[in-house]
Amino acid sequence: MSKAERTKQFIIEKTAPIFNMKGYSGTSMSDITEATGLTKGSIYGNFENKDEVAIAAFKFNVKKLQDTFAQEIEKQKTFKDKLLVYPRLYSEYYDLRITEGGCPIINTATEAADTHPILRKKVENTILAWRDQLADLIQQGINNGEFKAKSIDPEKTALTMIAIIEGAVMIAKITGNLAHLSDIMQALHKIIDDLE
Amino acid sequence: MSKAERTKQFIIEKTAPIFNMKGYSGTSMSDITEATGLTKGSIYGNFENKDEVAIAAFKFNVKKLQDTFAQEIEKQKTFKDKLLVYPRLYSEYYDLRITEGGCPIINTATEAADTHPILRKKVENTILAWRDQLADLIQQGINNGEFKAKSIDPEKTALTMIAIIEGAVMIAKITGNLAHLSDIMQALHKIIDDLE
DNA sequence: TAAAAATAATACCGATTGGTATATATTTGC
DNA sequence: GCAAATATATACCAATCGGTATTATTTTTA
Repeated sequence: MSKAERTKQFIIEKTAPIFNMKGYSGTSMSDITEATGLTKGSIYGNFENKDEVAIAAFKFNVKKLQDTFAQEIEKQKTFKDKLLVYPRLYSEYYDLRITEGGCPIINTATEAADTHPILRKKVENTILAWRDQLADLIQQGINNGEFKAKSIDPEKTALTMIAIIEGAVMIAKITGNLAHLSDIMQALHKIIDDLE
Repeated sequence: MSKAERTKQFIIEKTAPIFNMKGYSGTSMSDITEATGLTKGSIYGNFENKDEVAIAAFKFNVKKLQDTFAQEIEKQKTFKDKLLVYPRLYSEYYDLRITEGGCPIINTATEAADTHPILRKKVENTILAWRDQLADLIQQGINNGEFKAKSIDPEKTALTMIAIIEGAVMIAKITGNLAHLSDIMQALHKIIDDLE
């Protein structure tokens, strides 16, 4: 890794939690220089503008989250257990502190939907890819005989899972009450149980 | 209504959709003067600062939403039908266009959680009041014999309903796909079915 | 309808915004 | 180890930010 690449990565790592907490328009260039200890010249030497830093930070936050889950899903043998990784890990979400400032998907989605076309598209793609991945696990479980073939629509079920998770994270975040998160994750657990 | 009160209301109505779309830090005073056609002097004559406009706009957006649902819930006789108002109306949510810019609760929650203590508290109270209202409907349904008494926790179920709704609205908003909203509302319908 | 009171417009404030041109260090390849 | 290339710092830009003091206009009340 060249010096420039290391610095770029350093900037991303330092600003990712800030963008996640304060949002795109809430994060200023001076927030970025302050968090990194670098000057504007350095930031603009490595990124074209604030947009690029924000996009890189979003990608970083999402990847961090996805890697954590992917790693845990891989460990599980049955497809049911793979799906159950979500309610299990999200029950411990805030303890894990995978990303500061809550879920980058919901944070970026609500801000960017009407204001930032580029970020908006990134979030949309992230959600749809997540849905496809979940739908694939469900489909494999159906093919496998683990889940009942009839009356299950993998894509709809996947979207429902995502909706519950994102809603639950939002509620836990705004109330500061971890118990709410695991309470709602019980319902997600039941939805997964109902697949078989 | 005095002139001042009418102007105040006018400002709130004109800025409410803007705050809901662009968020608190994304909405500037010039956005407000532009949307209302008024000058800064007039805005600051009716509100102490930007915060007060934002808070009033949030309240306005939430009330508009709540009134729509309360009205429809009142029409229903059984508690099940009252609960089913949510999946039904949210399936037509974007057509209704109750509020521009999506759900004010999730929008404000994600932005204000880490940045705006006053708004944060307002959102928290709004969500908890909504939960209590839903839990009350469920509890009455239990007392009524409509829902099974055992294995139902009204508050947890209420929070789960809210999580699904908010998550679904977010997904529909970011993808621009109305079908996703009604797809997920089917799952909410099933959760309500399972109460009996 | 005229005076008092309240509301709105104008003009301005310092601070901060994202961004850039230039100068100075620091790496990197030979 | 010395140039060339690259990365960082400094100093600045116009534009916009939220907010205010003052002036002008409109309501309200008597």
